[in-house]
Amino acid sequence: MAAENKKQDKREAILNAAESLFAKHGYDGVTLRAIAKEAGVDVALANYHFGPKRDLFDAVLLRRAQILNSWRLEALEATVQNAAPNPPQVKDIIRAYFEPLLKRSQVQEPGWKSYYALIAYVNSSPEWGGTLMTQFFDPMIHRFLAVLKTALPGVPDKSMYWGYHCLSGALTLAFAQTGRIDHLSDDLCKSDDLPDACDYIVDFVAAGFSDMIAASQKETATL
Amino acid sequence: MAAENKKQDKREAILNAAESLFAKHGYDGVTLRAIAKEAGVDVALANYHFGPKRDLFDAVLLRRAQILNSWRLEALEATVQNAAPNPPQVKDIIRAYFEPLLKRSQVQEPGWKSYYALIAYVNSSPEWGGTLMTQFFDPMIHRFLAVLKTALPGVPDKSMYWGYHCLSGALTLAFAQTGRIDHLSDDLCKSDDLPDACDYIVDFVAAGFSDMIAASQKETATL
DNA sequence: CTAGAATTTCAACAATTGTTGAAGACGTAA
DNA sequence: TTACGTCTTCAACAATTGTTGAAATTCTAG
Repeated sequence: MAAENKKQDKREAILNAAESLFAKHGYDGVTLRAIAKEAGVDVALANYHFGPKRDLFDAVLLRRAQILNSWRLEALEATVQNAAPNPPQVKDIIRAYFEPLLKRSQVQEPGWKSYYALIAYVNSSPEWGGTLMTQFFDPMIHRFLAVLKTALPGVPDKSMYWGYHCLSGALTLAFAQTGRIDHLSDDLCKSDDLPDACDYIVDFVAAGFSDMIAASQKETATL
Repeated sequence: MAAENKKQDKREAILNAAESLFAKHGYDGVTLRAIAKEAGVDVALANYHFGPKRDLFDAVLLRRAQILNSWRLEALEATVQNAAPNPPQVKDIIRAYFEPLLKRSQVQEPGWKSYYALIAYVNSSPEWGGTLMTQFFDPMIHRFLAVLKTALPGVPDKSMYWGYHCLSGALTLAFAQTGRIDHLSDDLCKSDDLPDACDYIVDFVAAGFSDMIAASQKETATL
């Protein structure tokens, strides 16, 4: 059981350690020495593989962003195909955005859990949120919004964008698993029960989007 | 115009500088020297007034939390009185939660803007979110949820808590003003137009809560 | 003005930071 | 074996970190 280190999985051990620690304490709250210790390697090795600290941070983010994007686009296209030639239901589109986070036993994988918390950190940070999230996720999101618009004809773009912002805030906060809702609800709701959280959030968000149709119709009616 | 320092507003200058910098870069991303420089005082003064760094962070959070809580409770009770003896409308309750953030020309005050971004950072951080937010805001939130339940009879508590979690995520992300939605919407939506943001988020969140009634009725009907 | 308390600055501390260059260990192909 | 390129460690660097004790300044009573 000793000497299980294959060839150079130390590189990935560094990524995993960095992912976990950045998720917990943020970029500046983590030292390269802490990462190296968690990964069981020397401090200098992180710099050898990834360059400066900031580049390691980007590498951690990028690794799973690509996978997640492809999973979400897959689920979205399947939803579109499923409903064709009609536009899909709003709730099914929202589900296509949420369910890739849960499938393939991701919930059990601690790496993905850390990654979700990390995304929450990046998303709500004035330092990273504006640029990094855009860079990694916007093309996928635009495709998602385009499909959502077919299900919500006549809804102004501004409502759609703010609606997505609400979705994004609710989703990232829930997946950050801060333990907040556990305290607030006296353990009626559990931060780490992501499938359960998804059920509720999907309903909430779908209702928020669906209501835009009624609102936009009421608006045009008064003209 | 020189020598405008009154008595000991240096203490507040430190709080303001810390607030602004913590909001931008998080707890670990800010040094006491950066705070002191921004405040125009010596490094040691922060420690003299507030003790260790962590206590300064708490002091920054606490200063406006108390004010915000009282404003929100005021607005909530006014809403209740206004609708009595009937329960208020869902949207009016949500508005009572949002509008204190905008009133009294807070939008212009950079201090409050920084504070909102700081709350977003704390809220989504696994390190602070579970404990600090609970400590500062939970009593006010419980009163808010109690009133909301009168407007949404029969809705299960679990739905209510997850609904609040969605509200909280959407609100804090928007008020973090990361510039994210500006990029995503090609400047159709502006991060720093908080009143505009509130209009859209209030509608979205109110719809999410209101839909819970229909859902819970449909559920009991199938039994 | 004077004494004493509160505030502010100065200078320095031990510890930690990201990064680097040289040396060592490993794997592979001749 | 030898040689060579990749991976890993070691040791150390200059800079920065939070914190502190003593000195200097300012404020407030008497």
